[in-house]
Amino acid sequence: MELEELKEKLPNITDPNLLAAMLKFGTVHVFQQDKVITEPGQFIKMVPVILEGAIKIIRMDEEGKELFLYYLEQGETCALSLTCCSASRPSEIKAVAEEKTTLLGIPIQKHEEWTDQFKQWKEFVAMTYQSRFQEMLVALDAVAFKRMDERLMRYIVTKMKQQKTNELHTTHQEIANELGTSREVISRLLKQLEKKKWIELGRNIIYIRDDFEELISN
Amino acid sequence: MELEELKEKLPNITDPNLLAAMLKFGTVHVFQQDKVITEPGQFIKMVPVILEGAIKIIRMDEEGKELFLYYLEQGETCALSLTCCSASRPSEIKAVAEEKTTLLGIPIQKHEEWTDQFKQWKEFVAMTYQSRFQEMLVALDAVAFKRMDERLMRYIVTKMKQQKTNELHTTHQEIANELGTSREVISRLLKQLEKKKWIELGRNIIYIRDDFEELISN
DNA sequence: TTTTATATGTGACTATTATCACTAAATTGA
DNA sequence: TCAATTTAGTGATAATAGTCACATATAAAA
Repeated sequence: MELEELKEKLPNITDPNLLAAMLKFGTVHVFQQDKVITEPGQFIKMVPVILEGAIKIIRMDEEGKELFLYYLEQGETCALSLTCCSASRPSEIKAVAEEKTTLLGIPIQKHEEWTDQFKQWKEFVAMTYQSRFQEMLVALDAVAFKRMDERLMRYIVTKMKQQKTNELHTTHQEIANELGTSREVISRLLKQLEKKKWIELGRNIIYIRDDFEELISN
Repeated sequence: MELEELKEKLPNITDPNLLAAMLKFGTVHVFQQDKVITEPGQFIKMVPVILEGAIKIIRMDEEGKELFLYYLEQGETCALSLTCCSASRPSEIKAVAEEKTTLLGIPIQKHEEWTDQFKQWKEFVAMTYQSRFQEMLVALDAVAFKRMDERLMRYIVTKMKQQKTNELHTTHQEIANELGTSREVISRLLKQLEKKKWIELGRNIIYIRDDFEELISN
């Protein structure tokens, strides 16, 4: 990978020395869509910086029930990998490539060196902690305070924004998994949204009507 | 406050220069039991390091419904205050003194200086992020995957451990608030636990039988 | 002691979500 | 083209939690 290319992928990092170090010590990994990158129990050896694509971060319970937490997108990294790595503890979450994803794996040791060495890396890490905490709170609010219908609507909008489309190619089962509920519940709630003319349903697809996003963003 | 005293309160921090800096720039604050230290929307100017006592961290929704997240105990600090401060954003949570609590308020600016200057402060902050993330996940697991009866049992054990007692002086209403449910639900579930001979109920008090904790810790 | 306030117990009912059982539609692939 | 598979629709019922209403018990205050 070229310096120029990396610069372009990570507009917030401008320090040429840091970029050079990232190129030197980082390793590029490509994951195809739906590839499981990490699962609970697995040890993490790298801090992943997303160059292209997106990763969804999912929490699981003992029985395998899942809960979508948040997306990692271009230029972001995983706060949990930062903490798990440092403590050399296994992953607490499952990470899946939401689309074809390229990431730069930074050896954990370099991460620790760089926090002393590069102001921008320190800021990058601080910013990561901040935004991940924020998203953890959003996820927590959802399960703690919202009903499934609202959670579903927010899920749809989040996915829409992430994919920059108004057609979601997914199944009811998949949505149910990510919201930690059952397929029937999602089918029924989607049907309600369709009756309200906010979405249209097809097999493996949900069309989102224009007024839906506005409706949610209030 | 004396250097020796601070040293004793913070056994993990041994660097005399750091301790001296903390004494010089930190301000001691004392909060009586149940005193609200921070509420959502309020700006945080200090990173609080707990010297004595404990603080409970609570998430709230728009309607004022609450959810207990975790305790901050001696030698710990609040990850959210670290992130909120840096971003100069208002608090996302409510913090209440669980008992009479003494804390050292570190000016946010010093926190940022110290992460460069003192290895131990950097480690302290890293450790804080790690354990708070962990506790956020525990809180999330509870609301996402557990039923109220189990959440209640875990709540009792957590509180027991925190207060190092087998008698909890609290009301059903208070428990209900912290678990984000209603008093009736808690009263009924406590009654069930009493029927199982795991606890005994009195007015303003819950006696925990010896076998209860063992039962939970599995 | 009597009043008042607070805390608890509990039945009845509602709301929400989960589960089961089955049907039907759409897609795949042999 | 036609079975097999996957996906979606939906009624019935159960499980869990939330709400309302009111009785009762206990402690604090007057």
